[in-house]
Amino acid sequence: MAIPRAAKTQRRTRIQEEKEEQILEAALDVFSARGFRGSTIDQIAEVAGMSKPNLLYYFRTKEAMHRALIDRVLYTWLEPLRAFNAEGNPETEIRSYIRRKLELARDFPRESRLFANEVLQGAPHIEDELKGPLKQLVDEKAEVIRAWAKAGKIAKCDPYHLIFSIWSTTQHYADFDVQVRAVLGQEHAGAGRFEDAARFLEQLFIGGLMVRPA
Amino acid sequence: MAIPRAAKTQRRTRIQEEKEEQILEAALDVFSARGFRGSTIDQIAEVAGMSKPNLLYYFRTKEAMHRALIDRVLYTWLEPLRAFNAEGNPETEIRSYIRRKLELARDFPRESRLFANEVLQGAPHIEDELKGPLKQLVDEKAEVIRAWAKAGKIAKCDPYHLIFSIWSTTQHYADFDVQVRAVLGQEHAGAGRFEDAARFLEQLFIGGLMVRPA
DNA sequence: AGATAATTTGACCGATTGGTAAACATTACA
DNA sequence: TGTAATGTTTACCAATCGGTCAAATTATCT
Repeated sequence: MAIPRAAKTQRRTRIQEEKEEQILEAALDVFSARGFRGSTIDQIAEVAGMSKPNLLYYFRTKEAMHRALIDRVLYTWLEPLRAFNAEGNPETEIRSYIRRKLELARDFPRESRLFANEVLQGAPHIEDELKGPLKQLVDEKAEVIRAWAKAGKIAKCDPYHLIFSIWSTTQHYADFDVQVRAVLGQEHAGAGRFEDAARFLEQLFIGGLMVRPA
Repeated sequence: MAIPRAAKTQRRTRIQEEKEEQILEAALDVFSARGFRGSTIDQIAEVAGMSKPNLLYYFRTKEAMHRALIDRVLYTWLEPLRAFNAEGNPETEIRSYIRRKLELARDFPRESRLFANEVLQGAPHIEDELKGPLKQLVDEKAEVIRAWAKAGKIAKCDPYHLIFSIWSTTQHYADFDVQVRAVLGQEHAGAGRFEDAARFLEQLFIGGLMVRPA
């Protein structure tokens, strides 16, 4: 009897591990490029290089693949915000948060687009995560920023909208990549655009937030 | 003989005008919420309150509806950037550009999401518009900003990334609305969030870009 | 009113969708 | 090596997809 996903045997076999990896890799490709509803199991199967029923042996439904992907990616994606350190120097912390988010956009654009697609379409599958863990984490870090402002270490500002603006500006380079490339043109759309973006964003945020000596 | 879309009679009838409007309104609802591939003609028909063949009488294909929508919305969407005035005061111009973009995000979130969905999925239908008219307009305005920086009216910065950052921060409130609401929670997710965002963004950009008297 | 053109609809089409059943092949382990 | 568990495939299903067609209905104009 074939029992998928190690329901009977506690340990996952080597094949299970490999194939699930292979499937999620393909699913990330397809889901991030076409959104959940726009993606088909056949497409994922083709990218993964295996038959559709074989995919469905490891993940019983299309939803299950998506769910597994979201779960896996969510943790990684919030890592930079988690690393935001209350004890650290505000300027350094903000600077490196921007850097880290920009690096994620550069190195993991598919993951960024997976979330963007999801949120854009009303977050039907991740609403709980947004209102739960995400909100908690942001609340916590917003409090840190508020404390910095109160202590006069940075300018007074709304910490939530500050976080939103760092999210949006950095993820823009992953989510709207084609637009960025189209506007920059071939000359300036090379790999250097991330370095240019980093320079600009640091200038913007540091210049806009740091209290200047009178 | 029924000839759709006024191929024979030059003038469009009253019914044609009304029905096409009705269809595009429904199509905007559906396309913006689910993306092109994730939307179905049946869904649009249901929202529009008419039968599927009736829709296809006015727009021969799903692509035609999408195309018509994009064409109609593109002009409106670039209006704020077009209004960007080289002769004006830099601070005032940037401030009102942010305001205008934020108002669009507040008043026309579906239009914003329509584009976001399209660009996010590789802009398969609007690549030409991005590389043509959009790039030209941005190039033109970037030159204005560059001139301001050269004249010492604002801080030296990359004008393209400045425009990108205004786009991303403002459209974030339309495209990622569910996330913004989830994070802000019920208390702060009310109508006032756009005013809060405007205040923060103006502070950020003006503070980050204006040259401060030494 | 009557004729003609414009509009609307139900029935239908082939292709594709997510998913299943069962036979077949392979692996792991005694 | 034998056998039971695991993994893979072919053939298929009902539902839905984008789109067509011809017939029926409504609007327009003389």
